[in-house]
Amino acid sequence: MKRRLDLNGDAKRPREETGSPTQDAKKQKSVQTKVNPHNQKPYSQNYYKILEKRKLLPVFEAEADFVQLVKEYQVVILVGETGSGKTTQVPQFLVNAGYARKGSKMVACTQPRRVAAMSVSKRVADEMDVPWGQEVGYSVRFEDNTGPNTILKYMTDGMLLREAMSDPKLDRYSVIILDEAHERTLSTDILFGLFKEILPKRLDLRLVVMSATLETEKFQTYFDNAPLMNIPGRLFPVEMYYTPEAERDYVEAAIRTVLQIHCCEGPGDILVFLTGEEEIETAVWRIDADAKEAVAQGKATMELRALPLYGSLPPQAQSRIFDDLPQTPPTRKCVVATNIAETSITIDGVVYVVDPGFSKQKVYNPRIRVESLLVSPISKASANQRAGRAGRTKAGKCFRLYTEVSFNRELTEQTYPEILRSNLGSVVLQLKKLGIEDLVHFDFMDPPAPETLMRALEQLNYLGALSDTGDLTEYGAMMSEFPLDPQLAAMLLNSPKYKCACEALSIVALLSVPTVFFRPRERARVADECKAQFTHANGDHLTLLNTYHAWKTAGESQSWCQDNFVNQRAIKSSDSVRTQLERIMKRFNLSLESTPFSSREYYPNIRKCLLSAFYMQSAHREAQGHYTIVKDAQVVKLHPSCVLSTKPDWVVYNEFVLTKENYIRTVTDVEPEWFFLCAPHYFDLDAFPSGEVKNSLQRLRRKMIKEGQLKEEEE
DNA sequence: CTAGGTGTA
Repeated sequence: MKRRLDLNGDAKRPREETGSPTQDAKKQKSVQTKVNPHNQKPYSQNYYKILEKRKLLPVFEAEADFVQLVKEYQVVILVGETGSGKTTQVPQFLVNAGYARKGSKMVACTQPRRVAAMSVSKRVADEMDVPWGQEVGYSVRFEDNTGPNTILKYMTDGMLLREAMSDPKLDRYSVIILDEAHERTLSTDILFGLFKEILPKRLDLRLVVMSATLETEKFQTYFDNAPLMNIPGRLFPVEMYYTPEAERDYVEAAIRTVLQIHCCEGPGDILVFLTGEEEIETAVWRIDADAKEAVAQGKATMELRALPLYGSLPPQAQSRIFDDLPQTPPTRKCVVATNIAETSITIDGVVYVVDPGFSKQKVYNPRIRVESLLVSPISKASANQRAGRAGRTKAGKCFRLYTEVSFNRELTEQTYPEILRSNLGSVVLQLKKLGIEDLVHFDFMDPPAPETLMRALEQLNYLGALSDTGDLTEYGAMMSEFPLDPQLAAMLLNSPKYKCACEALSIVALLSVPTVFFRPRERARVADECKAQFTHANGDHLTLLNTYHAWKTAGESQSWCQDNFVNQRAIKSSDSVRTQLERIMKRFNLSLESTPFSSREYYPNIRKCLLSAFYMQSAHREAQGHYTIVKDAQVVKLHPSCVLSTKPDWVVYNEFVLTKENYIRTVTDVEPEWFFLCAPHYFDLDAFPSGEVKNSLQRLRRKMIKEGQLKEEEE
């Protein structure tokens, strides 16, 4: 039987009824003496001010019951909707209960996003009346704000996973809280499986899984019928509206709905969910135009200002959504956003939500080994999360641009977990490093398709990270230390051999951030002309390298970025990545010595090194002028952003982009001879499908043998 | 003729 503890009904019951008399006496006493047990200082005024607000949180009353559950059970599941206060309060319950002590084990709470880890830890430090970074801190990539006194640590789930690689039993923690578990990020899912392995070996360790939604049965079953505690959320009511019939064009319908709200509904801002940058920019433009017309025709009494919001928008433009709009004339705000407004960015003051029911979602096709983004219907959980955005400050309304029947019957309960939609190359590498030998029997909450696992194992075996028996090689163990995709890590590890480690570091860092080339639609031509200054005849990778060097030469100047249409945020962040990767390379004593720039081999060495890791992603130009992927025969085109004007016969590419067409993006010209020299095991031509690629490689191979560049092998 | 948003000692 599953144990459930439901606080929905009696969340407001007075404290006296729950705690024992002695406990209450102790509490009373500590309040009277007014001393902070963490630093023996008297509590500040601010502490009491915040305390009053904390007492109003629905979760506040649950402390004693929750702590009791954690005492009794190794795993506890806690469900609390938005506004319950679980993220800030639950970790403090555990600290108060003595689960964390200075110089001993800590309480950790993971978050999927770094901003959340940072901001929540600040809030909790204030609540506990201690300096941020002392007793309470955070740890995210590039930033560790913790110290020897830290007893409560907020961190990203990815960071905890990294820690597990060197601390396989997570010995420094007494309790770990996995927050936002319903989001099912790749890292959370791996951690789930990892805890299944660790918990029996660490009977003193406690795990608290916190989630905002319904899939509680699944969580309970997975964690051996762990007890479940329910905390009510605290949102204002949101009235739901559905369309009577399905809409054919959801963008049109969304724009129309915004105008209807604007003309017919009372004051309050509007939030519209669309799927991507282009869609959003078009909609913003249309909404502004249509609203002007409505005002001119006297249909609307207020002005309307539409504002875009998506991740690739510069921070300054993003923050415009928080600006107050003029009171005269009275103006209503309409934010048109991607999924970023579903979880990452909260906009208070939103009263109306328009939800067409779609988002772009990653899908992985193991057959052609390609990840792509597809506009897909959202899940019920996601739809409810969107609706909740209307009820944060007062009662609101949500307009769903689909029928109630399709909400009930067609939407899935939960978004498909990311682990089922991803290339698992780096996941498998991480799991192997974590000591999981048998991946097939690893206890995933949702096991990935066997074909996806096979593809990952095959890829890692080709790269030399796994032996033929599937064991992690020494090279693979080194690869796993880099926070990178396997090919990128391989490129770094191979770079000393090609005497281009510095250049490889720069290129790899630039490939792990969003593109540094800024290209606003209205100034696309100027932007392209600026990019042309950095163009290298051999392709995009070296063009990236040129851009990076130009930025460094210009003293990393902000105005230089503006003048040259370079995304400053992206290039700066690539520089932090580069520093981190360089540190790891130095730790492995890898030579950072470079080929002199004056040498004729400078650029060829970099291209060879690139090929030594990306040979599985190479393409050949066919007689008709299009490219086909080597060993795969998939027809592809060079992406329009590609700088190669000469259409070389052989290229290596960074990614396969599947949109209206099949594109390969970030492409570099390579010499076919290098295939046999850099990746002989992969270019075993007997394993190739017959066709133009095989024929021309066979001719080349014979020529190379004749000229003594290649040794003849047995037939 | 140009892919969302998260994230990693």
